[in-house]
Amino acid sequence: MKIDPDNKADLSAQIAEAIRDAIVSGQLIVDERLPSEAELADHFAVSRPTVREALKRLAAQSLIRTQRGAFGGAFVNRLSYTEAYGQQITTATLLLSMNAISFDVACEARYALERACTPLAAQRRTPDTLATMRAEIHRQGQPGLTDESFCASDVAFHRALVDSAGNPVLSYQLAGAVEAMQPLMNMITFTARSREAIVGFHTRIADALAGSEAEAAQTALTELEAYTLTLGRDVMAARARAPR
Amino acid sequence: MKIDPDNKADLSAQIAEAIRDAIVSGQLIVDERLPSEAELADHFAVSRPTVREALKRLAAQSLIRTQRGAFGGAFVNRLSYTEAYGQQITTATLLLSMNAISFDVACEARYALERACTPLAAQRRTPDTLATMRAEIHRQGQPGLTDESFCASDVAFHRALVDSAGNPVLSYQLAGAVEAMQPLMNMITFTARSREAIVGFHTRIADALAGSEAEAAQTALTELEAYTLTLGRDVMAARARAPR
DNA sequence: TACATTTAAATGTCTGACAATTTAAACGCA
DNA sequence: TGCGTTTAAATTGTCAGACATTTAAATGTA
Repeated sequence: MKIDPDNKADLSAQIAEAIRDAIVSGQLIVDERLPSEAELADHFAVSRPTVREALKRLAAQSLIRTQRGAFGGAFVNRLSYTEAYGQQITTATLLLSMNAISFDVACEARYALERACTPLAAQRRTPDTLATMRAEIHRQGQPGLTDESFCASDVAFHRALVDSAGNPVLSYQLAGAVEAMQPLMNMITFTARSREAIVGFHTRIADALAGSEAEAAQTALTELEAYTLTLGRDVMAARARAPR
Repeated sequence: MKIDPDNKADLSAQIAEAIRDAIVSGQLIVDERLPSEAELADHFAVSRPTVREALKRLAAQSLIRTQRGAFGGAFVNRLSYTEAYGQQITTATLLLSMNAISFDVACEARYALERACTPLAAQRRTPDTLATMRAEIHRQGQPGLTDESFCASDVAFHRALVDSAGNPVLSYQLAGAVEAMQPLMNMITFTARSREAIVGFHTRIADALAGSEAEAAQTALTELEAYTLTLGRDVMAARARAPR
């Protein structure tokens, strides 16, 4: 672990990178303890606050965890799916909200990814994931549900669909795509009629998966995509006519 | 922006979260300048080093950027695709390397996601992406290529395939999946025979996309997946027989 | 006006100190 | 001896204050 003395960048950034490299390359393995802050400061010939800034950078990426007290210190963290989900969702949400992604593009990406899951989901769906989907469908039919709650339930339904594929890597990759769409979806006002239509699509998808009919599920998803797209376009058009 | 005085967690973590919330919720908008470190320290009633640790956490997630000098400071960063790619890849790579993901599961996820792109790629592939794919295929045929270079070229080919879909959100989501597979792929020794087979599949995929034949591309991808899987299994089996 | 200089504001870094937390070892007692 | 309690040491968390460095605006000068 070395840093370049000629580099003009922040020392804390350089040190963070050096340690990150050591972790990624396997020089530091999971649960291994890093040297103490004082030792790191000596090693890199910087002050302790600088080392601490570097460690906080790594902690923000869940690369390390710290523990106080004797025999405490910084330890290489095993990145869990849960932590990875979280980062994935934060990043994806910000990317979408900050880059004026069109509803169409985001929608297309989301449904393309979900369609990738359906063949696997049709094979492997469990009573558990099917029950989750049914429960969310039921909730979506409740009158008096706010648009936000309806969208949240929509996300839960689609996550259950993704999880049905029984591939944690796939679930992880898609968590961001599905979840990050929620703010965009939240902008849509769901009339009773459109909710009914969406519930219809969801029911078709759940039925198809229950019957292991991948084709039918895929078709229903594609139609749902088309429907969502028209809903989104109507909203955008209305907004263009009457900007708040 | 407030922090809970009863919270026992690190102050720097709490402050980072408060600022992150302000960004995500839109209270702080892109390119807006945050208060200076001294002002933030006053506001949260903590010392400047603590504020700095919080800011470094946010910088590690590309949420802010800092500039020195008069009229410098911390600014809300517009998360670019490039930065998002980078984080996505780091996270996905670590997740795979630290969690003993089986080759089969990772492979399945990767090809499922790529298949999601093929219909769009068949419609929208440009001369540019096709040329990239052809160039990588050519490179893969070169004798004397190391296994690592072969894998790197493989990744480049698949990224071109993904980019062909012409949907940046999709490209972003898949960058992690494809790139993160590389370390796993690097463990495979590619014989001349297996390279030839892979180049064959790649050629079929490129040809199919050039002819806008989505079905054919999808079939070739599926066969490539099956072939990759057998290669991976052979390697794992050999390793199980003779652990180093 | 154009260019050099000064100045002020901000981040980057250092030093030294103390607080809080945690564990292991030392200690005392039955 | 064995067990509970206390103590000590190590480590991170936080603070205060100082100085260095960078940057751009303000100022002065030809």
